[in-house]
Amino acid sequence: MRISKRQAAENHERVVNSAARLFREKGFDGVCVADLMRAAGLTHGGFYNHFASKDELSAAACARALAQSVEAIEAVAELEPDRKRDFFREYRRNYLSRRSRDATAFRCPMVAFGADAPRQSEALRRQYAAGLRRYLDGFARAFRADRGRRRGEADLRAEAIAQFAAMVGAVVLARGVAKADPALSDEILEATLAALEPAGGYSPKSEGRP
Amino acid sequence: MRISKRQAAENHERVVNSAARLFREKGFDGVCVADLMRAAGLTHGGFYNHFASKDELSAAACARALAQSVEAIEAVAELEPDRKRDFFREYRRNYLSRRSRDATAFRCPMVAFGADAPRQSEALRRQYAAGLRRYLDGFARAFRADRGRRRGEADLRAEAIAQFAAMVGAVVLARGVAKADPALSDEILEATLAALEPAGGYSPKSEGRP
DNA sequence: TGTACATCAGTGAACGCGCGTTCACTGATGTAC
DNA sequence: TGTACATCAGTGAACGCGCGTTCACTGATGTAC
Repeated sequence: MRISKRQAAENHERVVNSAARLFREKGFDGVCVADLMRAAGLTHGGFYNHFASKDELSAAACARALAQSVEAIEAVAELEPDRKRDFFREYRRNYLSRRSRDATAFRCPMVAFGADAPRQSEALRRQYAAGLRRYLDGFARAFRADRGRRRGEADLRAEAIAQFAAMVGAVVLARGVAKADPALSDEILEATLAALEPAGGYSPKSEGRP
Repeated sequence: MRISKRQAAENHERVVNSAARLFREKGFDGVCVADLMRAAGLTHGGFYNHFASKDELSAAACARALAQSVEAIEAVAELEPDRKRDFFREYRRNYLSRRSRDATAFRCPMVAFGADAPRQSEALRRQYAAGLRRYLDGFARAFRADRGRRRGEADLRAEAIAQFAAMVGAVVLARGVAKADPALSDEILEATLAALEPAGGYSPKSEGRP
């Protein structure tokens, strides 16, 4: 049952997209080739018509997931100056929300793939590093808009990187203890958000928690 | 070839200790039972004389690794006040050093197990959560000694948590890109360290890098 | 435009390997007398 | 204290399952005429 070229290309895209979701959700070792194909409505036998190996799909899916985050952060450059501030503050709040922590399919790929990247193929590691670099560049630019130009550029970039590191670490830790100690998990998110708010102080506003 | 009770107990300890090392290095799925036993100088057949399953050893090894970090941070409480400051600053510098990033066997267990914990057994998740809670309590106490009592207790604890999150995130990201983009990897560590130094500014001292 | 045939995306069975787990066996230890 | 026997930590082969990968086959698509 041969399929049209267009249909085949669509199938290919569908596999990459659902893989980008599934790998983020369950890790590279947590999904088998049959699952990946099934998620795209196909059977596992045809997998190798599209990819030379599971590793090749892993790298493609990683790139796909990163591209979305990178585009989102780079789009901030197009915003009006005062909307940048709002966007960035909202971004942090969303990133460190419980909803975001509990999301699996659309987890931040920097977090989802970061821990696994060192143990994956060289191609994937290159994709990951290139994606993270572009992302941090965009993040640092957004951060500058949020903080103004009170300090030197290098200083602001370093602060931006440290802030993103804090967001990533908070989500890793909060996810790690989410089931076993939900109170600690919430505290990690809230404490990190409070520390990152531009005021620098401890904002009592904490998303509906006493 | 039956072995003395004492010898058997020593073997048990040896397996747990080398597992704590191997799991940190290669992840729970990256080491097989035969490897774990071989690392302790035994053959895989006897594994189930000591543990009901690989999961049981995973939980025990996780607890063992965490215990060491927790003890180290809790020991800070015993130090003289001014030595606390030095210890804590040194701790951060060491944590965010390239040596620490490249270490595999003795990686921080909060980092090494954090990403995997949600996908492991409930027993392991409980161990992880309990370990992280004790660790953060100790870390917050050390942080207070470092920062003084200028602000409220809750505020300082939140800042301590955010700082540790930044350290964890920085190591995750730096490790993720270490092979593919060493310059970015170094930058992440240095930027995060600079942002966390008590002065708050950007310290040009960056461990022998121009 | 219509026909004949080669192509190739997709299917499902099968292969082979690695790994967690089980098992029959060994022989020194620990214990009962 | 010495002897006889049961115990059980350790060994290495084997089992069974899951998963990545391969393969023979199908039949609609795409193409050559």
